[in-house]
Amino acid sequence: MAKKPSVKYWLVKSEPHVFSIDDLAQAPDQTTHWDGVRNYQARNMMRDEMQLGDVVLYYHSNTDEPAIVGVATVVQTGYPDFTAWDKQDPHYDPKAPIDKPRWYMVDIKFVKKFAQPLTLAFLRTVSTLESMVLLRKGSRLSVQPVTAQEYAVIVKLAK
DNA sequence: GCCAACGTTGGC
DNA sequence: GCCAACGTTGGC
Repeated sequence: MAKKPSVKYWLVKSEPHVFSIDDLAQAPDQTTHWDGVRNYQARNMMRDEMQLGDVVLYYHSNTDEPAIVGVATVVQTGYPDFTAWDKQDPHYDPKAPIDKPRWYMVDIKFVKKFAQPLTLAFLRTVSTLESMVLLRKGSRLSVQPVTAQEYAVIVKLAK
């Protein structure tokens, strides 16, 4: 019998005025490439660890009410982020070699939007989530791992 | 708008 | 390899 690959859980941040969960829901095929990540830790996770079917929590940052607002899923594993080579792109990286991709991205697809967003302020009150990467002081990673336990708690709170 | 925390750059 | 300076993130 084939071993069932275990699903991993992640959280991605997006500024809603740039690309919100509603934008994702309205995108063609409700899918987008998660371009523009220019941080090595985040890149490594997208390039090396995110697998098809992995579950992604969608977080709105830099807004009046920072919150986890819904769920997406990985529909394409890591591949070169071509926007790094595009001079017109805000995330253009002049040091990214043409023949050797420096930055990677995955494709994610909309799954659902929470009826009630789980605000950062609220999440901080949940004792079972206190070690979540998102809630750690100074945590700025735009792609973060989430444990299965944390995910279970969040889904329960969001319904 | 402020500012703490963090990552990156580059001189030495 | 150290570390100061700088730029960015992102909550408040």
